[in-house]
Amino acid sequence: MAWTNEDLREQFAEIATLLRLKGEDQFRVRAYERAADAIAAARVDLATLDRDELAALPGIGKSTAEKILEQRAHGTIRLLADLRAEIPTGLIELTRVPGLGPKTAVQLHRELGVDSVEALQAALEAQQVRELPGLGAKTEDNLRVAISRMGAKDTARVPVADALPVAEALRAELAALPEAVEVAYAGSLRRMRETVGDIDILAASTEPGPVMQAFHAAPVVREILAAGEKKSSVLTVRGLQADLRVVAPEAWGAALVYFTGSKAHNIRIRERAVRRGLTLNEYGLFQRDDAAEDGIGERVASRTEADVYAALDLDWVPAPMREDSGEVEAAAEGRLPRVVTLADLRGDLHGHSDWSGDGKVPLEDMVAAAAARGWDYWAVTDHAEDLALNGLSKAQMLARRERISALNEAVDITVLDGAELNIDGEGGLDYDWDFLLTFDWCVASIHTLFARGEAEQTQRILSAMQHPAVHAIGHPTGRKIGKRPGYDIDLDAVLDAAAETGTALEINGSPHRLDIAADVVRRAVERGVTLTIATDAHSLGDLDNARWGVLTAQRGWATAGDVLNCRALQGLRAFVAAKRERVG
DNA sequence: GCCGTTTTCGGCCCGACTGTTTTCAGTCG
Repeated sequence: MAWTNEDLREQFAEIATLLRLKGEDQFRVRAYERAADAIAAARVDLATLDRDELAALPGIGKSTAEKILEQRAHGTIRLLADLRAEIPTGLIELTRVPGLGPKTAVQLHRELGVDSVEALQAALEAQQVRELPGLGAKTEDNLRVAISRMGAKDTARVPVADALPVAEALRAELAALPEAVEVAYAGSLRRMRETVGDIDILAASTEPGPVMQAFHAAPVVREILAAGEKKSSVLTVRGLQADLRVVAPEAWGAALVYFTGSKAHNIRIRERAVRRGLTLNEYGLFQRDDAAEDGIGERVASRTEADVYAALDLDWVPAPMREDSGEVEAAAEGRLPRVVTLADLRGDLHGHSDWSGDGKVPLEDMVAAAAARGWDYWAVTDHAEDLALNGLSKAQMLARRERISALNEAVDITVLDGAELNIDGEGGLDYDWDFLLTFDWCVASIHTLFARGEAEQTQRILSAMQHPAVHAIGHPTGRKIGKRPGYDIDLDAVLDAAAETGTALEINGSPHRLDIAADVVRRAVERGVTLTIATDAHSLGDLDNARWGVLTAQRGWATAGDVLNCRALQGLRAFVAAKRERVG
């Protein structure tokens, strides 16, 4: 039976949910949740591990290892089957209503026979819910609103590209206040996850009141969901929830750690604190003091993130790496890789001018903007002839080449004469073989025939990589976050071929793409594949995509050494020459 | 159920907000 880590993760998560509904010991429930997280974080196929190897994974012990083997042998886990038979399936559905947790779901089922969202709606109409102990009329109202929102799909995660402008608007609004000492967005947005469930804004101030008020009054805010002295939740224009926390300036670092997460990372470092006789919360790292009423003693660290990590004998962990996928152990042992930063980039290797149909800005202006960023080189990779709408004919490319030569005499940055080639259905490319060799730099991408099967699709890319002028594969999986999945390709085969042929794989920094994704970056790094961080700029503002590309590279643990455009021009030219040697 | 720089037994991350309460449980992140 073919099954994946994801299948396993779902089954353990369901066990945890059902055990919680059953009223099982919370620590046992959490152990199953952590097992599910551990499975999600595993970067090996668990089907290939034996009992001891499974039990050696953090968060997975003897019992969970047995259940994984059980699943492998029989396709099911007995415990899960028993729980499914015992707990009404409707209860899980009920707990998906925001504000309705396991305790209330069980109570509703036991007292009123409610076993579905529909049944709950009927009970709300009949005003039966307010008769139960601990529940009232206000709770009925809240549940009604929550259910109507579920129907409107307001609660779905949104692509990071859609959340970023809202977060930036809120951040700017608050940062302009004289009362705000620091303002930043944290959470999954700061970690550069591909989709976000909400926006977390953090502010440091000695006067939270005006900051809260400004948050509630921000133009992007539609509705206030909860409002306290230190914490508020609002609904913004996109149906996206935003939370603001205001802390004292001296707590900034601890608060930033806390609100950046991930939850699993936070739990990891808090446990580390506990083992050292410390306690960590959003206000700081404190000594434990059993004599004190709240058990909290002297403050050890809190001003900056680095202070907090250092006090736990950890190297500071870049936010995108905080997913409990080995970074805490690495930080403890001083072997956290020094991941690539924006300052390491020496140039950009994928961008368009208005020579191609979809570029919006003249070549000269794009070059000036690239130079203004301090880059040493910028490759203009206008579309080639096969892309009928946007592409340049050979004659047009030659004309552009003259422009580039003249420009290179005049400007303080090296403009690379490049092209974005189109990989056709059979893996063929634009122009003729020899003409391709006259470019400084070529990136080859798939733009059509997304529906082909995995074998064919993979072969298209592998064929393109065989050409000595194909230096990188652009947006290698073709996905658009929240809009379409990537085409079917055998990523292992593509990674192996990239390493073998000396072809780079692009990390496309467009927040709509982030392609290759961070988990693929990490696999690429482990195999020694060379990467590029590319903006795919079609306008001046798109040059900022470098930032999202860098954060995605950080999520994949890539160092400057893994990234081709962190090399000086000479190193880039050597890579191009080596490709020609290797497959030419 | 997991795990160990106090521990192989006895702990297990921590706090804000809401709604229902007269001090707290449930939910969320």
